[in-house]
Amino acid sequence: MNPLPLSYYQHPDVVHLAKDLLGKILCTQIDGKLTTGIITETEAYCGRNDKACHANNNKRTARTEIMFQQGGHAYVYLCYGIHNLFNITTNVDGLADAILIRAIEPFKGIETMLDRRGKVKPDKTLTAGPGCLSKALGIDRRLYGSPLNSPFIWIEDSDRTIMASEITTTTRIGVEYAEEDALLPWRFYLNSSTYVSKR
DNA sequence: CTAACGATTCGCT
DNA sequence: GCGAATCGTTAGT
Repeated sequence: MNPLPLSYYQHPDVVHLAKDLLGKILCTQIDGKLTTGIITETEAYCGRNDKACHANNNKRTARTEIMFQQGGHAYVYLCYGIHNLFNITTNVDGLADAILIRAIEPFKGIETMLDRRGKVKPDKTLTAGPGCLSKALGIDRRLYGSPLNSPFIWIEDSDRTIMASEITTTTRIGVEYAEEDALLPWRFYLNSSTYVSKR
């Protein structure tokens, strides 16, 4: 276990971090089982001036509270009453930014992921999609607020260097309600990966 | 207390 | 392509 330092998440530009996280390794150890995957798709959400963000306009509620703490924590919430969506909080204390992880490419613990997902073969349906990857990695709301250097969930750097030309930049998914902010180019994915969610 | 609504996924057509 | 599933969060009565 060699987690990124928590200082990494204090960066003031959530859009920069959303891109920088591509290629890094998301790791969990839940129920004693290690599962890891390469981050292939992310979306940035900003707590100020972004109608798609739960904490927009500095809206502070029990659910969004963790986003207002200093960056480097897990923000996990239930979507549609069914899916646990995993986000990484960023920025300094008081500024509520977060990055939604939308897809990973399975790396270690693939048997465990298949088991959790009720599948027999690893293909993109295993971990492409925010609800899918959470289920595969065993992430649920019990991890809400966990620091990203905990023994249960963390992110590691990789040797791989990601070139700007390897990244596709586009609009976020499922945020039509955000009106003009739905047009912000704040979704990023590795264009070489098959593990990317639909559009 | 009540009601409306999702940062989605899956199965069926 | 379409619609159901399913429940915590939120805002309003």
